[in-house]
Amino acid sequence: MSSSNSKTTPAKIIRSTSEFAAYVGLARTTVSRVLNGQPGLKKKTIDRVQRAIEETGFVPNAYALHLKGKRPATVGVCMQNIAFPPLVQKLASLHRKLRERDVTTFIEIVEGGDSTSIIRHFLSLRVDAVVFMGYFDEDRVAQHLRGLSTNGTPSLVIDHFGIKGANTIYLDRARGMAALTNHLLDHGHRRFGLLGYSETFRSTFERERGIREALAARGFSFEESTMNLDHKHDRGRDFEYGRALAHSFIESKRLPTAFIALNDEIAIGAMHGLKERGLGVPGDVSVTGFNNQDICLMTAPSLTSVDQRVDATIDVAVDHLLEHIGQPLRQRTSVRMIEPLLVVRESTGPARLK
Amino acid sequence: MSSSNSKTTPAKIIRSTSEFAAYVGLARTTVSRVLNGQPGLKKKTIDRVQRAIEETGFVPNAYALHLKGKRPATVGVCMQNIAFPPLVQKLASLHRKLRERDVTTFIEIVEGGDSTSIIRHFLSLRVDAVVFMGYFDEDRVAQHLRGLSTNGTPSLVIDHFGIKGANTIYLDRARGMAALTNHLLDHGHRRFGLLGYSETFRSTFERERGIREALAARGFSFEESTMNLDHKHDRGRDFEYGRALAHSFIESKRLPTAFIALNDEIAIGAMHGLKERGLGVPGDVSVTGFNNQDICLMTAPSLTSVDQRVDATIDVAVDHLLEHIGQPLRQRTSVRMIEPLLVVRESTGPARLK
DNA sequence: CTGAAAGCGCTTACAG
DNA sequence: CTGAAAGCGCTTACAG
Repeated sequence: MSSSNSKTTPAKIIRSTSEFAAYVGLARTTVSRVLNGQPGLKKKTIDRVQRAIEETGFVPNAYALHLKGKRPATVGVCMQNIAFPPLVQKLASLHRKLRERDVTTFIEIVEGGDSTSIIRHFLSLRVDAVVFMGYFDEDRVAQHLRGLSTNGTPSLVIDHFGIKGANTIYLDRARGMAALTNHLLDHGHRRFGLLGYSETFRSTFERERGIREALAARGFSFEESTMNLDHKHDRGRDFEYGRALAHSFIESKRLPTAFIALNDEIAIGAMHGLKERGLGVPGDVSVTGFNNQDICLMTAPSLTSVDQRVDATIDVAVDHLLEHIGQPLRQRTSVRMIEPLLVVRESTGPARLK
Repeated sequence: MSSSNSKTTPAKIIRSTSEFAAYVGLARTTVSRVLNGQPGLKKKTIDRVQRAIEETGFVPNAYALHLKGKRPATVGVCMQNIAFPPLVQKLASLHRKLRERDVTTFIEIVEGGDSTSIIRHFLSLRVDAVVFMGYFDEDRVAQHLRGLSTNGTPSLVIDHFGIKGANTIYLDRARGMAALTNHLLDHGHRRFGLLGYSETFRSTFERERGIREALAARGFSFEESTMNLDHKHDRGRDFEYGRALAHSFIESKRLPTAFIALNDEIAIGAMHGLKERGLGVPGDVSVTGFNNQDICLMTAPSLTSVDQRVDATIDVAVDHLLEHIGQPLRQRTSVRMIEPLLVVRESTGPARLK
C-alpha cells in the first residue's frame, strides 16, 4: 500500500528560499520578508506565499538562520541514562517547562557512550547552557565543567551533590532521611536495618548523615542503633537484593524493628522477604523506601517513602537556567537545596514490643 | 566558592575559526585543514593547533559546517510522552543503536505541546528521517506523514498500527494475546474477565482480535467466554482501576477463572482486589498483565505477562532507518510485525473447578 | 515590490 | 604553508 501523492504535490522538493522564491514567482527578498512577518507587504502577496508554503511544505533551513543570528535559546541536557523513573520524570518536566519559555532542549544520553563527544556536540551546536542529570563519574563531570567554563557556557548539575565548582540543584537527602528517621523514632523504633547503604556510587553518604544526625539529636548512637548486612550479597536487581537482605537479617537473629531501604525496589523486595518468612509489615517490621514511585501504592501494605519533589526541583532549575542564559559567566557557583517530602503510608507503624 | 580560572585560560572566548586562527597565529585555511585532518601538514603545525584547541576549547560551529555539507546523519524522534516505561526503553535503545551507526538523534516530546511545531523544527534541522513513537492522534500523525512525504523526508511509526501510508513497525499484539489465551485455555480456563479492554485510544482492538481468534480456533465464542465490566468505573490510575474492577467482578457473582488485564498495573491492582476479598491467585483466579515490566517480578505471586521485545523492535527500526536515510522516498510503505513473547510466571495456573 | 550586495562561520579548490 | 575567493542558505539594509 502506498501513500497517495495527488495533484497539489509538486514534483520538485524545495530546500532553499531561492528555489521557493522561484516556485512562488517572487523575489527571494520578498519571500524572506513574508516568512519573517515584516510590514509593508500586500495581503495578496502574503497569501500567495502562504499558499505556496502549504503546497510545498517549505521550512527555512535552521542552520542558515542560526548563522544570521536568528537562533532560539537552546539548552543541552546530558543524561547519564534514562532507565531510572525519577530521572525520566525530571527530564520530561525540564523539557516541557523550557519549551514553555521558548527554549529548545537537545537531549543526549551517555549510557555507555562517550560523554566528551556529547559535550563537544553541544558546544558545536552553540547551546546556551548544558545541564547534567544523573549519577556521573565526578572527575569526568568536573572536567567537562571546566571545559564549558573556559568556553563561556553556563552549566548546571542536577542531583549530583558535591562536584567542585558546579552550579548544583540538589535534593537534600540528609534532610529527607532525618524526617524519615524521626518518623520511625516517634513510633518507638530503636533498631534499624539499613538496606543497600554500602553502595558507594550513589549519594549514600548524605543519606546516612541524615539518619546519623536525627539519631544523635535524640541521643542515640548511629553505630549502636543501625545494622548493615550488605556485605553478604552481591548487588543484583534491586528487588531480589532487598528480598535477600531481609532473609539475611532474619537469619542473623538480630532482626531490627525497621528497615530503611535505599530505594523503593529494595524496600518492596524486603517486604516480600519478610512475608515469605511469616513476618508482617508493619506488625513485625516497618519498612521504608525512597523515591516515592508509583509502585509504592501497588504493594500491600503500601510503602512509606520519600518523594523527590521533581516539579520543585525542575522549577528551580528552569529559573536558574533562564537567569544565566545569554549572560556572561558568573564566577560564583550556586548550590540550591530541595527539601524532600516524607510520604507516610501503611508500611510503617509502631515498633513491636519485644 | 568559585571555580579557579588559572593561567592557561585565555581571556577571550573563541567562537569562530578566524578568531581561532588569529589565536594560533596561522591562516584560517591552515587551521581548517588541521581540523579536518587533511594531509600535507607539518607535525609541528598540527601540534600547535592541537594545543590551542586544548587551551581554548574551541569547537567549530555545527551550523556553518552543515551549510558546507559536512553534516552527520540525523533522525528526529517525536515522542508522545516519556511517562510509559516500555516507550522510554525503546527511546534509549534507539538512541544508543543509532549513535553506534554515527547517526545523531534529536528527541522531542509532544506531551501537551504542539506536534506540528516539532515536525517543523525537525524539518528546519533537515533531519534525514522522522520517527514517531507512542500513541498519537491518528489523523494528526497521518497529516504529519503527508507533510513529510511532500518534503521528501522518510518517516517511521513505531508501535502505532494502522495509520494509512505509514511505514510501521508494530508489536503483533493480536498474536501475543492469542498466545496468552491459549496458555489459559490449556490450563482449563473457559471464562475470562477482560480488564481495561473498553479503552479506545490504545491499540485494544488488535488485542481483542487475538483473544477472539484464539477462542474461535478452539471452538469457543468470544461473547460467551468473556466478560467486561469496565463501564462500571471511570478510568483512573491503572492500579486503582484494576483493584476496583476485581471488586466489581466479585460482586457481580459471576467471577471468571481468569483475568486478562490491559497492562501490568491493572493486573497488579486486580490481584490486590482479589486478595482483599480473600481470593487467591492463581488458586481462585489466574491473572495476566501486559508489557512485562520489572514490577511483574515484584508482586506475590509474580505476574504472567507479555513482553514487547524492545530490542528486536528497535533493531528492525534501525535497519529500516539506515536503509532509507539519504535515499529517495520509496512509494511503497512497509509494515513489519514483531512477535511478542509470552512470559509465564506464578499468577497463572489451572482453572479452579467449580 | 525587486535586485544586487554584504555577511554569518565554515571548507575547499586555486594560485602563490 | 598562506591568502584571496567562492559558495552553502539565509536576512537585512540599500537603491531602485
